[in-house]
Amino acid sequence: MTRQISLFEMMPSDNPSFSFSEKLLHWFDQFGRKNLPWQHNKTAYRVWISEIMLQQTQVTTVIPYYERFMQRFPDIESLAQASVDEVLSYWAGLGYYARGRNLHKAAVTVMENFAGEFPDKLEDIQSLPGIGQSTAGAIASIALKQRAPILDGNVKRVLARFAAIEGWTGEKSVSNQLWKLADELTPHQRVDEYTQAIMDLGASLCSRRNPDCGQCPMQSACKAFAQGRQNELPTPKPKSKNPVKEAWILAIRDAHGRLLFQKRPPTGIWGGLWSLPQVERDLNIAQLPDYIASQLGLQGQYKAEATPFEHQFSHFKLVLHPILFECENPVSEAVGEYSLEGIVSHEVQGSYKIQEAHKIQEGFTDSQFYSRAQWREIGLPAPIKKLLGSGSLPIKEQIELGITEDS
DNA sequence: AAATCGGGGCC
DNA sequence: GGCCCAGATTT
Repeated sequence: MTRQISLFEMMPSDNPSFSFSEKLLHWFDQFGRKNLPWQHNKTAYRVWISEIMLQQTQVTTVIPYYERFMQRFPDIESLAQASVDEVLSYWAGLGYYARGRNLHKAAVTVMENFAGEFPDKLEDIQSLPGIGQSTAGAIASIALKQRAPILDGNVKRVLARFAAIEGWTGEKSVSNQLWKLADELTPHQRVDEYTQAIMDLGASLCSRRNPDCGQCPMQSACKAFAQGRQNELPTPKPKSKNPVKEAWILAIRDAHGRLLFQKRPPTGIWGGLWSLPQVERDLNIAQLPDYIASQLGLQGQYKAEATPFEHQFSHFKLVLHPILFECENPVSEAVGEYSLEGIVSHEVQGSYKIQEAHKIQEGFTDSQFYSRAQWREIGLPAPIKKLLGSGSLPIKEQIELGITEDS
């Protein structure tokens, strides 16, 4: 036995005659946070500082910083008169120090251009360093109770879902739609609480992943929810089709003209194959000899650099910059039939072994000098084979790479 | 390892 | 005005 529930009896969240802001504010009345330090005595100055701090840090982290900052700099004038260094010392630990610097700069600007009064026109607020459209909207609405929209990351997510707006929010057209919607939904009444509420909703229930739609006051009006697409919206940033990774690829030649090969870790790129030593490109070329010494235990001398070549993987492009090094023969000694852990051993003329005092890099499973005849027999990745095997590689500086004959 | 974020800066 | 970055956290 069911009976029709009248609109009058329905919760605002389910009642289609309630607007977006009414539903949101009703939720905020029950669940919103109203006792954070910057929610008392809401002046433009206090809200401004809190908004800048909150741009980069979570509420719980911000609170103690905010309180210390406010004790030392209770108003714009004290902030403007302090040195940048002192302001930064109160910012230390929050990160993004450019924003701390902007804070000070803006305070000075307010003293000079606005007679020490924080501006109350949206465009003036937005003209201050470190304050863009969204932060200006937050200050104007929360502190000055002016009807002004905001569009921070949380609000973008709420609105993209609510209206099922397609496309990455970083695209201008999408951002324009969101700003327009943000503006349309912003109420004339209780705009301060509304701004707080929509940010809170995005920060809590309407989270990036697995939003808690069951508790959400907008559920009945949310387009993404109706379509079951709350996990797909907002559309993620299109991942750059071909991330490029660059690395040095080292041809380390010993006195016999052999090259150093390493057996790569079993997983990952070229898993388990022999290849030339590869070094991340964030080391500069001058650091390579030290790197070779510490990682491989070899004294290498730079000889030449070859033209970089590319290899396309399914998910990224690898650009390898070949460098030719020459090294002394590693110190060798006869050790009978035993080898020691971490030290490469290999047979020489069948009867005894020598240790070569070069090391195996972390993660790699073996490391050997091979002559051309030898490396032709082992499993090399095709691009490496191509690099070594043909004389066709365009070589800078006139020195051929690893194209020495057997020795 | 990659996505994210709001504003700045550069052309 | 459009594009990309700096600088840090989150996932």
